[in-house]
Amino acid sequence: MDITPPQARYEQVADRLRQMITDGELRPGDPLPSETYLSEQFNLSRPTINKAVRVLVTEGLVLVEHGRGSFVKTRRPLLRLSTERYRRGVDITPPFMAEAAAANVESTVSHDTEKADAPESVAHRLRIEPGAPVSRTRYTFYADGEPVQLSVQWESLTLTRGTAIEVPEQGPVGRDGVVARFDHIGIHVTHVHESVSARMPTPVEARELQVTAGTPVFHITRTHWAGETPVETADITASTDRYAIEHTQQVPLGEPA
Amino acid sequence: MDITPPQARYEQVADRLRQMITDGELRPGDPLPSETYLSEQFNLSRPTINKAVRVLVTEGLVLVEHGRGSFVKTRRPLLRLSTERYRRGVDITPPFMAEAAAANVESTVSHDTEKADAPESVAHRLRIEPGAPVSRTRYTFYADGEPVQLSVQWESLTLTRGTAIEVPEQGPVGRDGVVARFDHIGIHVTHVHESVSARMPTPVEARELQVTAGTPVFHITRTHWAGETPVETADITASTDRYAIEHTQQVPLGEPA
DNA sequence: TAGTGGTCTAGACCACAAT
DNA sequence: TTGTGGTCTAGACCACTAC
Repeated sequence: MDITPPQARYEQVADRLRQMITDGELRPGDPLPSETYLSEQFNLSRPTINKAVRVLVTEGLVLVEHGRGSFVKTRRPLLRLSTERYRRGVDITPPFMAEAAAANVESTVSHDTEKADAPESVAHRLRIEPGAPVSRTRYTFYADGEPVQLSVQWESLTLTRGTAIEVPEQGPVGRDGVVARFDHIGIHVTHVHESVSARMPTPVEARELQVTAGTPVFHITRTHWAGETPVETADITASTDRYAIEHTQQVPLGEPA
Repeated sequence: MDITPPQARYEQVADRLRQMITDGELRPGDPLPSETYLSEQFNLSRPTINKAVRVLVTEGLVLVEHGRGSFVKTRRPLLRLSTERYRRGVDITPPFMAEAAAANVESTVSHDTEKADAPESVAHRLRIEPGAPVSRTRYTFYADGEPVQLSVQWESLTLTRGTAIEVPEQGPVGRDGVVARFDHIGIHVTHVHESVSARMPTPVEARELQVTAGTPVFHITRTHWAGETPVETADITASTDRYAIEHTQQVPLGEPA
């Protein structure tokens, strides 16, 4: 069980543990051998073993519970973020609620709306002047009581002031999605654009989304358009542990060039 | 400059350095103070300082170069993976090439095709029997000489055997995209479905994509359909450092419910 | 050669969980 | 109380980079 350079010893220990996991010798939920035990087995100090375990944690393979032990991570059921939910018709609920219902998960939302001056980036996305009046609504979406998605939504008050949807979550259509809300005031969304990136969470995001180390988050920039006019834009942060993003692109028939 | 519990000392050092970065006091490309210097400033041992720097590395904020120093990460130019590129018509080049050209980046591809028996997961996606004959093509895509995207593509030989596209990268349309290639044998793609997730890379992926610690990868499962028949499926791994995924969803006009 | 990070230890003390 | 992980050190030696 001896381990020597050239490769770092903690890397070699991490390799062995990783292999035990990928080979199925250690299954999801199984505890890893204790650090003390491993340090004896490999003839290495405990800090070195700890460093090896940390490698697997940052890879998202292992979860450590202080005082209990380290465990092979189990995958939680996935919610799908499907762009097909952005539609008009039978389904006027917001995409998140619809997806959660489809996955048989109980969903709740908390929100808070303020008036604000459009910051530079938002102004650019809404094609308005920086500093123009906007509403800013922060949402936290919960699935089965766990926070799974954060978003900050911006709408130009020049469009919505004095209407029933001035405060997105109030009024007769307060619980509906963006498309239905704007339909209510005669503005008809024609398309939705999303840009998806992924990165490691900030400490704040990690806490709010309760993601463990080694789990990246999606960052989605979404804009609803009515023809040439952007009417809403949002920054969405979601745990990649809980979400997959799905979309279907039609390929119209026609003459190849 | 002293630092004490209750919070772990290395966490506090990481917090201070992170703040210097987010506040702009340290700008992209700037070197961090050396670990020796920091250990004197904070009255902490060098291993503790090193642990603090590691935190920022796994967050994707800092890049360490052995022997040179630690630096605030700079963002590289982004390639967009836009689903609008899956189309028929003027543009018959593969989506990757088209995107790279749009971003003014020189792209090259290496590939290798083998015959194989369909594994379980692929058979399910192509709606064929497990073990049925398929072609498996591995691609590595390069942007300006750097590998940025890996993919493994599967096509049922029951559909393509004996045709000009049996080996995807050979024949008269060998350099075209999936849609154009299947058009060539009279099979017309109607839609493309993608499922996007993100996770930390495996050590192999990290090496092949040359991603630094703290950078997650996209994992995309893509299937081209001709009506009710899946004709191609691929697993795509791409660096989130280099890519954002973009798509636009049409919201047809019509009667709200 | 000097400076930087990479790694490792032996032992220690602390915090948390289960019994 | 026992076992588990969390953290820290003082010093050491190694490997890489730049000059």
